Amino acid sequence: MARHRILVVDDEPAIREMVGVALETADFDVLEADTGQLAHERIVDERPDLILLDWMLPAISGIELARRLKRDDATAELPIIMLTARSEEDNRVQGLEAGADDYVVKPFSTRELISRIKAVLRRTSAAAAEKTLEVEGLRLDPVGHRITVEDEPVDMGPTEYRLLAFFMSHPERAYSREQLLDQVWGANVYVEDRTIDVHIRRLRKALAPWGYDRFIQTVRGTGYRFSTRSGRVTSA
Amino acid sequence: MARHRILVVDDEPAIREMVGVALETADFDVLEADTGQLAHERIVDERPDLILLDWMLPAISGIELARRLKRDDATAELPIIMLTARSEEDNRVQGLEAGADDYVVKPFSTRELISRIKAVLRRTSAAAAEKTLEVEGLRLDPVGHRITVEDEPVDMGPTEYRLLAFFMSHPERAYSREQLLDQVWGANVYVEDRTIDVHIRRLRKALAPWGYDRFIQTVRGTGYRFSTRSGRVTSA
DNA sequence: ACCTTCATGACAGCATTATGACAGGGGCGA
DNA sequence: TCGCCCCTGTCATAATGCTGTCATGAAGGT
Repeated sequence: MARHRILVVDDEPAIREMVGVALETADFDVLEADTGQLAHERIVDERPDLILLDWMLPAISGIELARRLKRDDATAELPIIMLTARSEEDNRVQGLEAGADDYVVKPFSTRELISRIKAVLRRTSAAAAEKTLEVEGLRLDPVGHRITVEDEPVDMGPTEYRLLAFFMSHPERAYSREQLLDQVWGANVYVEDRTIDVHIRRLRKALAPWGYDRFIQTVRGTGYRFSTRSGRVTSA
Repeated sequence: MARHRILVVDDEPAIREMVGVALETADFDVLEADTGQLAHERIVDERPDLILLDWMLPAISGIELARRLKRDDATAELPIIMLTARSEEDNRVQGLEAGADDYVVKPFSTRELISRIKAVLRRTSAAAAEKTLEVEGLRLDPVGHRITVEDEPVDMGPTEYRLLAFFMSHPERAYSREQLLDQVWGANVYVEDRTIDVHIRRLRKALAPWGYDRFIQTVRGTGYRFSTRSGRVTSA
């Protein structure tokens, strides 16, 4: 599994710096944002695994951002840890109500922060990883680690399984071969771009008996996409 | 990508001059305006990529202009950086509320100004690149990298997609073939001017089943335009 | 009418993607 | 430990789809 990516949202550079170093030491990848606005953009764009969110932010407050994230299906599952100053501690109920998974009071030890993060990630990623995805009858069961259609198993290799798992959790979105390599094979893996094509073919072949290969669409000049909406309509 | 065009709005020629030189050195194209009135005209007419806006202006104040721009859909997305004198610094909240993306306090170093501008442009252009555009039911989804009408995909080649993407993000404006080549094909590409005609035809053909080919209008003697308003009125 | 500027259909060449085959690597059971 | 079998990453090659140009007909302007 790739390293977890944490987004640190705080308007004070000093805090971001401190937390950032601590997180990197603990083997997380760190993203930063200094405003709620930017944070939201990066969340939508880069899908971090967890958000460290300062309570007080200019313009969009942390709590407001948390509410927005919970309201949108696409981001509702994102775990959030609130950072609050001691004086604001009373508000923690509000924070938890807004959807925070945990909260940490400043000043905090980095050790404590890290362990909280790991705890939250353990909880949520276990939950997320166990959620079975289903699209029009095509079912991916992370627990059983297999694909089924009407309870009948679909046979495919491990790589095809991971590829499909990635696609099913990021539908309706085009990915370049390079992005797929990063996401499915893992970063820093040297594999030929065109190898993707072969695995795509294997995946399609595995899904073809049920016609689900139509979900795996080629985006010419760019890469591939998983979509339930019909792809190219070859004119007769 | 073409150079970014920055509109500098300030009533003091000295400031405009200084900022202008700095921006040009940093490889931006510079437009100027000395009143809110004129600024608004140039914005509507020339669509700069970012606005540097002085807080204090005669007649229409900077903050008032910012509000107006945010109120109008056509200009709401335009990033604004406010310039404020130190004594006005307290008002920065007002500025941010009025929709400014950032603010810089005078006196400022040109280095700081440039880096702020770049930061804002990075943010907004990244966000803009992901925003789905829709015009009367015709939808362009940059993330999924495709065009849809009522959730039904519209089939077209990569070049037609890029061409439409450019048109949809620059509507109601005529472009010469040369400009289109620069923008859509990229600079330093040698292609016959008339090739555009062919791609325009392909794009129209792709859109025709839904009648959206009416948006792609010929501007005789000049080039083409994307417009929702009906094109040429052929006299009966 | 005459001269321009566009629209279209046809093409050949080029580019990108699909497919089938294959050799090496590893894991697992005998 | 040895084989056997499944997986993987790469190639070479076939199959499609795109592109840029032309030649020709249509439309617009004067």
